[in-house]
Amino acid sequence: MRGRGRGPWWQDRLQGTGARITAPRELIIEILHETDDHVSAADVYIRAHQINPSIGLTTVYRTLDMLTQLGIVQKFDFGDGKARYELVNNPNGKKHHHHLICLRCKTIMDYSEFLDEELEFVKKTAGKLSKKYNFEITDHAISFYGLCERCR
Amino acid sequence: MRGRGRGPWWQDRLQGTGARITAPRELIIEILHETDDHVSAADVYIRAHQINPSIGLTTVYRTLDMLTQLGIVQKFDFGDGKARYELVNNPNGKKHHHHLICLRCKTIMDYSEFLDEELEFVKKTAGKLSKKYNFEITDHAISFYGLCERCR
DNA sequence: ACTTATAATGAAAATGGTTTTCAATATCAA
DNA sequence: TTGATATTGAAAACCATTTTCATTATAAGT
Ligand SMILES: [Mn+2]
Ligand SMILES: [Mn+2]
Ligand SMILES: [Zn+2]
Ligand SMILES: [Zn+2]
Repeated sequence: MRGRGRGPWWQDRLQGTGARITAPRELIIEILHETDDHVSAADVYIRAHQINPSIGLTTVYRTLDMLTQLGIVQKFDFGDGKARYELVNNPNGKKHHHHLICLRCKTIMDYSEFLDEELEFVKKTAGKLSKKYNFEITDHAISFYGLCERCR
Repeated sequence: MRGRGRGPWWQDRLQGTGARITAPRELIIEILHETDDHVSAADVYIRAHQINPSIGLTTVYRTLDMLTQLGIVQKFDFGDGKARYELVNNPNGKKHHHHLICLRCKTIMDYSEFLDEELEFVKKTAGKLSKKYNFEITDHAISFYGLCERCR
């Protein structure tokens, strides 16, 4: 059923690129799995460090980068000075969604309602844009900014 | 016709908040006017410095921040490690638009076609979201990612 | 015009997230 | 089991941005 893998879904993805399965990588992915908010590298480091104190912040950065490269993780900048990461589109992971960002307290909320309307709009617009600008569109992001319930 | 202003449009906006009209601020706004791409603080500083070498980078940052606060400038992060700025919605300035971002060469293109479809979609979605999450939506951003003509 | 309170400025130093370096270690194909 | 080499963690470097603080410029009031 699985290609060459003898482990979870993500191990195949790593090995496919020649990357090795290591304890730090396993732990970091596990941590990403367990959280469902938008964590910074430091967030991940703190949690990883509690479980395995030998892990270094550098490795967290490197692993998050690699996972971003592979498309397993998505990297965001919400304007608070540090990058934030989140697992995407995997078994257990979140599905395609967008963000509601509070300009005052910087809270980030996911929403995935109304994807049917979105799909229609995005497909139409992406099609026109890629034709007009000869641009190959592979992804998109939609964000709404404003004031959350507590800040308004 | 103009409120209290005896200068260009933006001077009224500044004075309205109690801010003073200064040479550095005039120059920085002029530079933003003259460019039509997405400049970093350092970009602005270099150009400003050529005209008036006494200007400091700190002032460029402070002025861009202030203009962002006032909504005269929009601040972006396209993932290359430095913030980028662009004049918005002013006489001479660009109108509302969105971005096409090349994941390989990091080129950023503006597009403002198809705003009618967008308006319809955004209005509908924003309405539903603000009701459902009790979130006051004041702005939005739509970005498409992929490969530009030269990189595909 | 002159005065004056204070907003704004620039240089330098500090900050803080991220990246680089490098010697030690762990992984995995053979 | 071995060995080539990918990966690791600590420390240092990097670099965009912010803070500090003494000096200067603005504009309101006279
Ligand atoms: Mn999210
Ligand atoms: Mn733009
Ligand atoms: Zn809020
Ligand atoms: Zn490109």
